[in-house]
Amino acid sequence: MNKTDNPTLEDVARAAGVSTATISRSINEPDKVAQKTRDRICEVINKLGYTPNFGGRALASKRTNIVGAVIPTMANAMFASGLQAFQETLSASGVTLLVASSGYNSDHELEQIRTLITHGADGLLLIGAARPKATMDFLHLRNIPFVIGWHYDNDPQRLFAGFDNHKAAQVMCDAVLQLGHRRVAMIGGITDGNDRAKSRIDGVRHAVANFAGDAVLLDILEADYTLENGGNAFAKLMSATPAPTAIICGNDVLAAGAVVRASDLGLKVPDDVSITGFDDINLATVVRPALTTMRVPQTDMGRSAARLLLARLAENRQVRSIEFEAELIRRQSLAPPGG
Amino acid sequence: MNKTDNPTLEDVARAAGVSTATISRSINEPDKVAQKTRDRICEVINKLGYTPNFGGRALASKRTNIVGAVIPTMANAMFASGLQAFQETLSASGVTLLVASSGYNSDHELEQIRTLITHGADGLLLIGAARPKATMDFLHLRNIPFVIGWHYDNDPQRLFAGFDNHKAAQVMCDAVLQLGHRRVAMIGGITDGNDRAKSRIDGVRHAVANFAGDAVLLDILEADYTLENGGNAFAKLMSATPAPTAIICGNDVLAAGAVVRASDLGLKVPDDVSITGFDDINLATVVRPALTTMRVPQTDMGRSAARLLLARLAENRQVRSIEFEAELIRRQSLAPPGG
DNA sequence: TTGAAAGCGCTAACAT
DNA sequence: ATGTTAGCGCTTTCAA
Repeated sequence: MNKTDNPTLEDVARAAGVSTATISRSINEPDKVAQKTRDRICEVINKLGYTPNFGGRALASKRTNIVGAVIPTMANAMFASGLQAFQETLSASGVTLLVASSGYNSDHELEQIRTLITHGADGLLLIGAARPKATMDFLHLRNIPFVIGWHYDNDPQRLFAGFDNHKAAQVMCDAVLQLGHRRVAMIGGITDGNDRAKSRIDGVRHAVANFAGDAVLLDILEADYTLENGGNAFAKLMSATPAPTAIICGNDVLAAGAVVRASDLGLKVPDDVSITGFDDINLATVVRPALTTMRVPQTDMGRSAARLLLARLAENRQVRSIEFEAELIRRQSLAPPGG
Repeated sequence: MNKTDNPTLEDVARAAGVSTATISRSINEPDKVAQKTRDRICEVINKLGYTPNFGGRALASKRTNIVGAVIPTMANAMFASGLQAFQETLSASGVTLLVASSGYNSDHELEQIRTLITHGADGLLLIGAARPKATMDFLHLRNIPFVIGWHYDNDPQRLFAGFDNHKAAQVMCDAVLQLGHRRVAMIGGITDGNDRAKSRIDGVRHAVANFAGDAVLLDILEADYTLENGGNAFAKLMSATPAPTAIICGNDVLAAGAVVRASDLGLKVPDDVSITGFDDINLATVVRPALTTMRVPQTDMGRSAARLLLARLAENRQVRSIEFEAELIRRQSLAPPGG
């Protein structure tokens, strides 16, 4: 598994007729080296195809310029584009991204965190705030700098780059109730190990409970984020008596699955039943009727998470959490009940 | 940016009353250490919260157990799910994934390759076979083990885990022609720096040119993979005289955009015009009519790419490229011309 | 089965 | 502006 022997700093130093320190400087602090020397060194470096050895550098400088991210899965468009922005922002600062996925499982998450730290991550991006004590203890014991994305709350001890899922879900549910819906149901993500999914459900619960009227939340189903599951949950909800007039989904994939299934079942959306989504991914705009959904600033969150983490790693004491707002996007899948 | 000082091997050795070599062994080759000693060491390690320093380990052992991937973008569902599988497979072998994105730009790709190597990647996953000489030279000069994904050809010098884009596009185009279409147009991805997009276009060209009849490829437009671009290209193609009866898209996102735009323009798919996609992502099944498309085994490619790379890094000489087959998935967006 | 000790390649403090 | 040099924490012979 070894690479063939690559040139070392010393090889370059010898070939350029200077000391290793000068080479090191010309790479890391170029302005501290005379132009002429630098040019010569640069030439030699190219000729030899030299690149610094990672281990040596990490050992001597006590940093790797690698940060890690543990996300539920890259296969969910919502995380993929945020992660893309996170990576691009890091890259602009010469920092590289190590990724691992938890599959929404918190034991697995701890394992992955350990792995990333073992592999040299200087800091981490984690998704959501809820995690077992063992995980928090490890993070704390090892004094690991980390940012929490896709979630926001007021805890000043933590660094967040996210939005309030509870509030966003409440906004959506309020919009549904305002239109006159009184029998509402929900298809949410699996709440176990996923505090964002749980917050969205709680937000809907809260909105219905606090509504100045007689609205009722008929049922809440949890499902993994697939079109198929969304469709199945939809069918189940609609087979109840009385059926809901609006179904709030915790995710666009579930909602798109529901819309497609509605059509298969001969139900008209939004005439027979309204359906709402969450996240505003591509799927939401392509399905017919297009989904009324909460737009989540994925790219902004990814970028901000990177900035926060970089600042934190630079020991900038001014670093503070950033709260984003999810935005209600009205499209055709939501309308007043009864057509 | 430094971490607080963590315990070192020497701390553990002192506390356990043995030498550093024994600690090292008990971590890396446990069977070479006596059971009793090992137990004591393990206890001390836990008490101290020791984890090996990454730099020291990398320096001494000349390996990092990190591999890198440079993909065009994680925001494209096609790469996201493949990358997810790649990462999961690596993870099962204790290897961690460093990711970088090229944005379909080959200069940027070289830069990212350098970055990943600088950050300790033992090997790489790259997408597609075509790259500038400078990139190939670097890869070769540094003797970097790498696998090429999402592409396959017969070059025995290289390691591929992919499929033949040319052939797949040809299969799709043949299917279109078989149904009786004679005026065909294409919306492909930007070919500059993207050999897969180019191969798909060439495959269509080839199919039309070799068709035993009078089929004509009216026009080929290139567009970035967005719904909007797909829609715009569609509108442009349909405004020509004569208009195509079938439009082959190099990607499901473009095709979905085209289908949606068709509906906006009052055109019926497939009655007025057939549209086909490529990749078979979620979007293809949700849009109405659903897309006839080529299913690409993204997850399998990701997993295989990981296995190939791991085998290559283990200096297994038996490693050979794997060719996958794309599969034609017939749905409603393609039908004989003229309704 | 265990220990001693020689590096691995680099950075950074200090000296010039 | 450049050189000298002492580690950084670990793995790995070689010896015991």
